[in-house]
Amino acid sequence: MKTAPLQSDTNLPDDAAASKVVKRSSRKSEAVTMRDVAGLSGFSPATVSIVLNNAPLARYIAPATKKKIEEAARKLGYRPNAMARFLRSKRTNSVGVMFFDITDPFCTPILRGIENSLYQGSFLPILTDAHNQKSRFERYLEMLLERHVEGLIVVANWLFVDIHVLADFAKRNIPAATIGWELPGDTVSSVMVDNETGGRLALEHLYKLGHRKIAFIRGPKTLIDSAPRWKGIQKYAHSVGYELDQSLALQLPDEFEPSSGFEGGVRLTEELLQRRKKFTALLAFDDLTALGAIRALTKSGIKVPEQCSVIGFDDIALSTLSAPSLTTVRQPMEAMGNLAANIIIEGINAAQEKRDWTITHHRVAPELVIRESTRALSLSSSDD
Amino acid sequence: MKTAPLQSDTNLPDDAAASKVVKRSSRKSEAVTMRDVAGLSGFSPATVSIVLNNAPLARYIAPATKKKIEEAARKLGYRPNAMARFLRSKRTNSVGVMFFDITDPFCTPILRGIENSLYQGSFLPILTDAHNQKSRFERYLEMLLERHVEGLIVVANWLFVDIHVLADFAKRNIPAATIGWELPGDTVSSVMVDNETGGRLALEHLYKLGHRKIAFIRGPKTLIDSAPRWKGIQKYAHSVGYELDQSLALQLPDEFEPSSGFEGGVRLTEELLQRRKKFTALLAFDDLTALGAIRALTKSGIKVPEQCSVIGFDDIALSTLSAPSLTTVRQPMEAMGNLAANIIIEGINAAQEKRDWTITHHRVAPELVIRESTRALSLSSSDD
DNA sequence: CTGTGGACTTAAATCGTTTCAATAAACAAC
DNA sequence: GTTGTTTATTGAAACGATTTAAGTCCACAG
Repeated sequence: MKTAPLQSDTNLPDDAAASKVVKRSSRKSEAVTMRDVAGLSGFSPATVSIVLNNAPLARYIAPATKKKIEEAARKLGYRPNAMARFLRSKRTNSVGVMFFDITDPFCTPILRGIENSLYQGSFLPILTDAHNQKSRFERYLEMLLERHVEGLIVVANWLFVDIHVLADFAKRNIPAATIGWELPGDTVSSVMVDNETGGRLALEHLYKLGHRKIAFIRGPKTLIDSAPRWKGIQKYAHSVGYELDQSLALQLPDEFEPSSGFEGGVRLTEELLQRRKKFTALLAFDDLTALGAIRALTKSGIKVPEQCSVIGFDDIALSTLSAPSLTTVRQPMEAMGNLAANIIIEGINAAQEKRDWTITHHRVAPELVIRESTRALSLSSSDD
Repeated sequence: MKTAPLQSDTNLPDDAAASKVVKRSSRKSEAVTMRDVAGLSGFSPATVSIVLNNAPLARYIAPATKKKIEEAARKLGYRPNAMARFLRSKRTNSVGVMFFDITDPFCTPILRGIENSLYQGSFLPILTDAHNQKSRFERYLEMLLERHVEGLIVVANWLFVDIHVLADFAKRNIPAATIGWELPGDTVSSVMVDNETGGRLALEHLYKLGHRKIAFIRGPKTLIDSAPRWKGIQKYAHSVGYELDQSLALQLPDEFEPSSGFEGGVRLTEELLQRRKKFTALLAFDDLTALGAIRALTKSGIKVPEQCSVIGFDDIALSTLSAPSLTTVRQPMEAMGNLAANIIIEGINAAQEKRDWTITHHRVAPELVIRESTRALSLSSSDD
């Protein structure tokens, strides 16, 4: 099999070069339907349906019949029409997956987790991305409802979620779950990392390395993760009698770009440095912020981790690859995706059997991942 | 609106803590159908359909009638049933999107591009991820066919594509396009970066910076991009009379993990260093490889870019964020996603109107992005 | 008074399944 | 020989829309 000859003669700007203009046409293959299978096999459509779906009634069908029907189906290359099927059975086998901004590196592993679990359950994800726009969010939900998705997963990594619209789903008995956000009320399940524990782990790590002059870049106020993380930090500080230096704690502004964390990290770290108040470690809100901080520190001639340790949060893919690689508090993102999908599938099954299902709020445990960006405070420079 | 009280008491391993066990139930809201709208408005379902879809016949409908019907629809919160509609009109307004491995950072911007263009055309993407497994690939295609997607986009960033299965789509008059790969024959459109130009740009950049001792890490043999990129490099070298040093050119092995590029970069760079043959610049197959190379160089005490320039390919999100940020040859990934989606939409429109459509093989132009990882060969150390 | 042509509306067929109720045959029991 | 039960199969009615061909009704020309 050799690749077709290509013309690569194109230096044209942007999307250049449409080559190989070949027409496609074929007015054949009128889809093969169940009736066709019935015709060829000599049985009725009803029987065919029962056999091919292995419905309860199939228990009575003679083995010989089954064989004939299956053979006919195979010979014709019969493929059931999912839409027609839905019309009677009310099952679409699809789940809406809504991202607020899929560009966020946080999302990729989550998506992988969702996809994988859905695949296991023979569901297909219909993917939507709100681009952080409310109008787009609502339009997409509308489309998903028209399509009768059997469940909905919302990955709300950023900012708003309108409970009002989501309630529509609950009202229609469509199970819904959010990842990275949580709705008040008991209509929508959620999956979140245990931010408070995460905050504790981060500070604990730095503290146990001997750091006592620690700077903080806190998350934006409107992000749901910010407060509990900070609370975890405070609690741990209190428990070991360490006093947080408020003058070393800055807070990221409320931005809409997920990638703005990096720039925010750069900027706030520069601001910290200008204050000329010494710190030997920096606890950043998330990995991007941490990378930004490292960038700023390095530019100012401060070596990480030799002169300043930096810890992040999330453990996005970049964290291993950056130099130095990033110590961070890991969110098990893929597992969170799995979990959300499984919650939904469970809900779908329940709804199908007209059972009630449970709305649960999950907290998954974060995990400290130690890499190169943190190190014990060298005794020489320690003081207090 | 205050957030619901949460229990964050969980240090349990892994996915701990299901809290808030609340039952959901409601045996109400039997979906409102078109007949209901007809009933309330006092017109027939046919008229309702014509009005709500603004069908050709709507031209004859009295304005007063339209108003009444629209009002009734609104009052009832009528939402058309996409499946039922399909059964007659044969339109699903959905497009299959298949990734070979969505974990690849290369994919995220492409997905964004696809999603955005599809949204513009009121199509929804059904997302699938083959995980590089042939069986999964085929199973998913099967599911997409059952669902009667109107088009298919395959992002084949890695390894195999089975033309046999894809031909099924063409045969059924479903337009298909691949991104990052190209199928022999004229059944499937494709979008690729112009690799040859890209290769040239990379070498040209290094060459013009004065580098003459250049190491290469070439792409895996089975990757379609590898050969043309190398060819572009060779051509440029030839055109300026520069002789490529084969002993400084290594090739990545055929791996299945997209992220293996990083480790490959590390390993091959170490191997290059062991050869003790001096080089002042390194041209890597892609960004991950380049980052791996930088890692290895740095570890060996060689500063990038001071002592060795490194250039990558792709311009994935990491490239801006890494330290030093990466000079690279940019693939306009989002634009490629847009382009593929638009090709598909165009094909769908053609198929709808029973016109033929054109199979095109697009080459989009790469773009040199200069960042920190390359710099002019300092005169002091230049020689030849 | 009849015929014609527009304006407006709808009855009914259709799409490809699933599923309920009915039928028919075979066999057993009395 | 009637009745009953199990086994094997099917006719026909949904499901919720779209679309074609056929009405009505009315005004106006011949």
